[in-house]
Amino acid sequence: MTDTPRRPGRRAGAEGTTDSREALLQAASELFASRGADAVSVRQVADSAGVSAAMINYHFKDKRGLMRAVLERGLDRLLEIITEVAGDHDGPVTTSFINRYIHALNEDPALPQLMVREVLARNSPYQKVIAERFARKAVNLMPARLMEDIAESRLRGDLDPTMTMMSLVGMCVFPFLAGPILWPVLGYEYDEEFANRLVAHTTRLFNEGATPKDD
Amino acid sequence: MTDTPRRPGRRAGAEGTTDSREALLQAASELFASRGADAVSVRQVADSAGVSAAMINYHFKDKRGLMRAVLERGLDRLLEIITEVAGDHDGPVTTSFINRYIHALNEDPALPQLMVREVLARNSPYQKVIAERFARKAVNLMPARLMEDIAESRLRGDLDPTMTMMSLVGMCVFPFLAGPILWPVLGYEYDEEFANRLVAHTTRLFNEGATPKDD
DNA sequence: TGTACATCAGTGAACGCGCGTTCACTGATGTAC
DNA sequence: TGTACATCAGTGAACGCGCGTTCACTGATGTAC
Repeated sequence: MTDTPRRPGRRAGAEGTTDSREALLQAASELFASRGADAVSVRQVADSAGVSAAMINYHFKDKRGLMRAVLERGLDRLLEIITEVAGDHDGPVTTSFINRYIHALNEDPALPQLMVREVLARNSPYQKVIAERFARKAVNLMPARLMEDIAESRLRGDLDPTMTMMSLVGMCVFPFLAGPILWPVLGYEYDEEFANRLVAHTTRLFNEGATPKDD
Repeated sequence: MTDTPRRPGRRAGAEGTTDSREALLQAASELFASRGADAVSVRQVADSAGVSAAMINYHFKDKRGLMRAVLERGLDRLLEIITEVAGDHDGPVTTSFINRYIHALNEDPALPQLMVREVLARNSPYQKVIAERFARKAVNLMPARLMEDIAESRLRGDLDPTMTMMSLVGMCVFPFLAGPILWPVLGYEYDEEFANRLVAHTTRLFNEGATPKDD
């Protein structure tokens, strides 16, 4: 009697299907990061994904729903890195954070642009809700881990954990925001070698400071 | 004969007139910074400035012209600070830069949001032209001044001037980008006292680093 | 095994709204003589 | 000083385009019996 009388009809999400959803997310991530969500039409996203524009409403209800999905994906990736790094107790967090974070950004330079444009630098109450949920988790992880390092004298005792976190993130992220503008001017290029130099520079500056030792 | 036969008609820009232009610039700066230029209609800007929407085309040709004027104004303010700081030879640039820059941002917290949203995190060739003209000047001023400090042993000899500049700007700017999201979570507030704490923290961290001295 | 049917992924055309822009116009302010 | 006229700042209504969204529809894929 109660042995699950399976409803008739085609099953949702069966093998191979619903890859249009993934294609839309991928196309939207790239286009939104590059030109800003407002400046990209749903038709452009759909064309880039190779499906019709109506699929956006089909999968995500409306354009905001697509944006929400793109943002949550990006924030999840960042939170993943933070969680992983905060769990690594081999030396101070700061060193492994700089290394992991910069290389992650180097692999996907559009990510910080997307996050800053659509989450940080926008006073929309809607996006703020998403961002605050992320911020609350990040703030629970990183400063707590920094306080451990301070307590065990791996970091200076007079450091404010929250401000230190902001300084750290700022140093790592800013080169990727200013990069597209600065690098052509400087003749630099976006590559693995640049990421390695940036990690070395940031680690050294953050740990030892800019003034000479023999002061 | 040639004694300037003044043309008839009302003179352009006479006393009191053309303040509608200034009102539009002011309103647009605030609205663009808060919600992004794409998300703000010309009618909203005009209403906020107390003039008709047609005045935007009258003064600035089109919406892009208004944006251009707003951006050039913001970049000029930043360049002013950099020029002023680079000329100050009382100690290393970095210290006076941190102090001046953070207080300037604190007085106008919308400025970095506007700059990052509309200049850095947008792949529009049009904005890039403006930004690169600014970057070229900034790169001529700051790293040159940093190299002086390095040559005179006020800063460590192994520092890369360009990367150091990016680290410095990143540390100063990021708190103002993440602030609107982070501060409600942390219970902080945007005020003069916060700016002073941020300056003290950033100066100390940048100069002396995060690891304890008695290592 | 065949048939009827339900549900799925996906499409294309059409709709309506809001946007940036244009244009004819007005009143104020100035100059020429 | 008065009059004619040119130029200005500024307006309000209308236009047309592109956008996000909707809707009727299709073919494929599954279940029920």
